[in-house]
Amino acid sequence: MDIQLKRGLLDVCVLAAIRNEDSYGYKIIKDMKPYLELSESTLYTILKRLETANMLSVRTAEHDGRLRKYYHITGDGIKRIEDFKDDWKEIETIYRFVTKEEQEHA
Amino acid sequence: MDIQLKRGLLDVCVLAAIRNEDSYGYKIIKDMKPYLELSESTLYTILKRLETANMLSVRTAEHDGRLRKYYHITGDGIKRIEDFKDDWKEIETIYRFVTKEEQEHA
DNA sequence: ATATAATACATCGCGTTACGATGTATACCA
DNA sequence: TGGTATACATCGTAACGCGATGTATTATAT
Repeated sequence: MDIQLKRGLLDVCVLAAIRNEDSYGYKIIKDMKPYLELSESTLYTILKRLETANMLSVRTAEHDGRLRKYYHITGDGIKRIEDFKDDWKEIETIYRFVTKEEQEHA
Repeated sequence: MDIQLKRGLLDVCVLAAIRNEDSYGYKIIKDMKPYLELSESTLYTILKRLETANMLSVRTAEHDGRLRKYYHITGDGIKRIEDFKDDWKEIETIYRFVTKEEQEHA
């Protein structure tokens, strides 16, 4: 997948990965893998950005004797996904523009 | 539209704007406007990038006493659009992942 | 027992990119 | 005379993905 295209999907995809239940870094990467692969450095950058933007909240909890940071989606995070749905309509129009073949002249 | 999303569509949209007939800067912006708005500084950056990547070729011609640069799509440019079509299948899968609602438990 | 892989989080630096600001020059219209 | 549209171009800035690298614990294989 083209890297610029990927950029537009990453944030929203991470939010989708924690939408139904709180999750943590390593699990998010594994859950997203079938859809979009991303490195750890990329994910942690994104998580920090989304936290700063109040699209998710963080809670640290112990698991098997070591700490994990669990991420929880907020109202703003949900809204981010809804905004993406609005963008989607425009994207589909653009897709049709890009892929439409030249029509025959008569 | 989210700016990151736009980034993934701009190049391919510019190529689509010159696909059926050669065009020039100002006209490309106007033709793209219904789909994706972009500034002149952005467009000329993109045109230069696509030229460097051999996705289009340039020809200067006089029009009403002043010079215009006409852009023509190349085989590599066509291929770029075809690659986008392939990416589209992945994008649709991601869209479904992002927008699917949590199913009821029982 | 010991090495390797998996889990888990984090930072730094680099290259790519969109875009506002700005500049130059001509044509057209009020 | 001045404003608007046409037409192309460059510079600086900020955002972002990601490879490289680091730290630390747990599980698995040799």
